[in-house]
Amino acid sequence: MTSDAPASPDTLDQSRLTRLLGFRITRTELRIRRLFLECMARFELKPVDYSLLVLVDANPGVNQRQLAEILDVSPPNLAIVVARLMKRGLLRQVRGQQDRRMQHLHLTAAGKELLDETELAVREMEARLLEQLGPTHGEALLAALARLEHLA
Amino acid sequence: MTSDAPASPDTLDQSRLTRLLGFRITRTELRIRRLFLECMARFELKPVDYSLLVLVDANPGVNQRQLAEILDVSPPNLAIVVARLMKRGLLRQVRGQQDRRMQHLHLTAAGKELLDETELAVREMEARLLEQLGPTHGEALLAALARLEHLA
DNA sequence: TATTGTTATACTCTATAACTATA
DNA sequence: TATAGTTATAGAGTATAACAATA
Repeated sequence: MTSDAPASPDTLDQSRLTRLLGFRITRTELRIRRLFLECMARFELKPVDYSLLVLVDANPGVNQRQLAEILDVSPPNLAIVVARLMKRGLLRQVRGQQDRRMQHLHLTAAGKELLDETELAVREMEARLLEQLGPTHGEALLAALARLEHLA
Repeated sequence: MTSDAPASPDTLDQSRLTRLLGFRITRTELRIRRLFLECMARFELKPVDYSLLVLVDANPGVNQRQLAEILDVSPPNLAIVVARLMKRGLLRQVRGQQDRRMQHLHLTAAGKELLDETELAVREMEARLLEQLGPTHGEALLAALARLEHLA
């Protein structure tokens, strides 16, 4: 090799990266994250906002420590998310009666309403992903991800 | 419902989230990213550093615009990564001779050496993931991710 | 003494505008 | 006029330490 130009002028050899599961998953995750951001833009909900609202809806009275653990967000950062959603009137904190340290979270009527409005968009996005995958690969992907939940 | 305590004291209902491909992929991606960070900690290489070095090794003389596109990093942010790796003596910029606007990148001897040192760790991590998946799910996951490359 | 949540703060990552030098 | 790369800067995301209130 004498020149300082790349071997292929336009196409790059990415094979050593695309072989790696980590690289592939990171790329796909980014693409899906952007898709979700678009889908939720009109509701002004980021992924973490949406996830939190869903969890509170499914588990009324859940406390912030539990949410922080599941969502993999530190308690200080979760407090920021909670404050943001409270300010929008979507979320309500209720001091624990037995244990007054806890803040039990509930959706407000507005929060429940907004969450309901998002449902169609979320289902459409999910359908779009499953359509892209086809029925076989859809199941396979979920099964594979389930196995990776138990990483040391 | 009268109490403000959650339905289940310890276990939360996450089913509405875990059904969603996006949520599952995000969680898995984060877990794998952390694993990779641990694997590369002793080399002081972040994912983007590693990816860039691999691409430059496989495509000597590649320019920064091409790298920015593939790595999904904006040109200003790529310049920061490049500067960091140059400061460590792992990377070398060569001004284009036909087109003097371009910076063609090459690994230095030290860069090539460090990259070679990482190879075992990277292969071990990949093997660990594939072992966790099992041969069937490993292939299936890669096939599914390939299909998601072509998202609108 | 340990736990829940908060405040403050720092660090990283990401995104954008404006600039240079070249074409 | 358009492109490659850089600088500067702002914003979002993430991490940690210290604190208040409660157990």
